[in-house]
Amino acid sequence: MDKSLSSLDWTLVRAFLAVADTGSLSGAARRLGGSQPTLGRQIRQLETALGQALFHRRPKGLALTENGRALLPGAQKMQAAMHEIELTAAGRETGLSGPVRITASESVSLSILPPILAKLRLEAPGISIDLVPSDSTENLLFREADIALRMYRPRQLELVARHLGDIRLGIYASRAYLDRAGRPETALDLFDHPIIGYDRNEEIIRELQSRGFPATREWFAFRCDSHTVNWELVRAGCGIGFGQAGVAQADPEIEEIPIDVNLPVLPVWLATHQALRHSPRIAMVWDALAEGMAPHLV
Amino acid sequence: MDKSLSSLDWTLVRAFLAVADTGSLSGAARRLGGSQPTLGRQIRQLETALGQALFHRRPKGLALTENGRALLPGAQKMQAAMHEIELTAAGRETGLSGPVRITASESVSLSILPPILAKLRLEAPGISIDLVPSDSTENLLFREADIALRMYRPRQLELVARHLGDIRLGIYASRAYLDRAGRPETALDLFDHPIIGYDRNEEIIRELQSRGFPATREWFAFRCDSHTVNWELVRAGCGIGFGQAGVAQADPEIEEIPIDVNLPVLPVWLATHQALRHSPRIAMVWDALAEGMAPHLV
DNA sequence: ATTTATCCATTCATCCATGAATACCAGCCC
DNA sequence: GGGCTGGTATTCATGGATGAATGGATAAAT
Repeated sequence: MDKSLSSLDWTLVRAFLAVADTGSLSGAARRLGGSQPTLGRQIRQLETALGQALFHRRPKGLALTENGRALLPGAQKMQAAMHEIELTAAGRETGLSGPVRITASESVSLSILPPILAKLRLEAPGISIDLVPSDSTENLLFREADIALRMYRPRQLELVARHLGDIRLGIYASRAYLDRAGRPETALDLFDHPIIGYDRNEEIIRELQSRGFPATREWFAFRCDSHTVNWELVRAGCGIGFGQAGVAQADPEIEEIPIDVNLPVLPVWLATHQALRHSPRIAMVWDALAEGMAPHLV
Repeated sequence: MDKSLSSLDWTLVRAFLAVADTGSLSGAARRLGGSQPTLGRQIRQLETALGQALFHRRPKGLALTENGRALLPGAQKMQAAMHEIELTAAGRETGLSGPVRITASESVSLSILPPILAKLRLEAPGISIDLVPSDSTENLLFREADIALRMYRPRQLELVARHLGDIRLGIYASRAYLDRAGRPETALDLFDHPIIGYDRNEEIIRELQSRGFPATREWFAFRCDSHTVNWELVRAGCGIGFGQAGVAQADPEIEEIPIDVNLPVLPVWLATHQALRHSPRIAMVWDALAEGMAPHLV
């Protein structure tokens, strides 16, 4: 009746988007850090304010109605504008304190970053670090992370990326295993040993095939897509596997198998949103990462 | 510290925009229908969340800082998206009930619309009418009104407008005045009488001048920019003035002065946002206005 | 058939955001 | 200087939004 005067609360639109995205009140509540009853009320409030139903209440959750779908583009524009605001605000932040969110691959997060980040904390105690181990590619755009450390060249627009160098890969096994099963000396010898490889990681399998390995799922004696677990299998003496040179050299249990099979290298890229690049805080972490990674790269 | 997780409340951006626009917390509070302490808190909250000052606290109010100005474009995009949402939602509304906001010139609102709207209410009791007497030109875009009745051709994009016809203008005085001061018979005679005209309404003055009247502020014996008050001066017998034929003919106190001086006509336009045009509610009011205005037009 | 895991609606005590009231400050006009 | 009219900041009682808990319903899994 008279609610059209004070327009509608912008928070309701955010709730609408979250529910439309996740398809459920509970999911939206989790995403927004709220509670399911609150989300339910907000959606109902929005619907009565607009005088139309936006969702079908299904047993599995809430599904958009026609009317609801019509509002989606506008709501998304709103969200995009909100992101823009957050980005420019963060980019103009001065001072060396505040949170910085880093995303990096699981293995790098585990084996390389901790000492680097520890040193950084000593130099800039005001900076707090969120580390998100993940290989998902799209999380820089929506500011799920401020800085990404990736093993491939990021290609999104609006990102600034720098190639730090490459991580050398090698063939490794545990000393105990080699003592027991013997040390292969030629590439052919490798086939007498169990190989620790990957399951569904198409990328790595294809790379190996293109270099002459008969790499199929069946060829591997052990299969695990997680790089870190994979490496633990090597350390436990399950067989012969592939690993990062830096990680391997720091491990006294591990011995390199000196066969030249022309393995690829892993390119290491640093990336951030261009709006953030010159924020002092971000720049400091950026530099620390670039410097700290250097010893691990060729 | 950890507030960057749950992002920031979208309501704060609305508060930010309102304060930036109005230049004061109190002004923003008035616009948003809130209170000044609330606005103050919201701005402070936004500033601490972003870690930067957005406004200079001046004795006269709040002025944007550099950082604040940088956020303005994003905030405006957000507002625009919000308007889009409201428009599409309103455009998809079905059913013949709900509020419709009409804006029309003061004089038309006063003398012509009431009976039309009364009849409309009888036909569609579910529709409630907000009537905003105003000549401000820009209020359709931001949805301050759903339908505008204007005395000129609206030229905004995204608007659909229709020319209903023209209102004839004439020269009038009260019967009492003419009995007392005599009835002018030629255009020259007019100069012996006090003329009721306009003060700062450049448009009307220029129009009169282009038709051969020596219309300057000084030429008028009475000056008042409000059409309605201007007309009341005529009715009170202050002298000779200009008025709308329809209004004058309905008034037994008023007598037309039959001198042909080639007065202009007032074009009458109906306009609404194109997204609303086919909403049943809006369409109904639109038709009622078009039909109701017809007898007053030539 | 039973169990489990979803999800939504409802209730109710809690607590936080809200706004009326107030104090206070800086210009401005007389 | 005194009164007036804008403003902002602060306080404090209150009401409304919030979320934990609960109930109920449906689909998938055992």
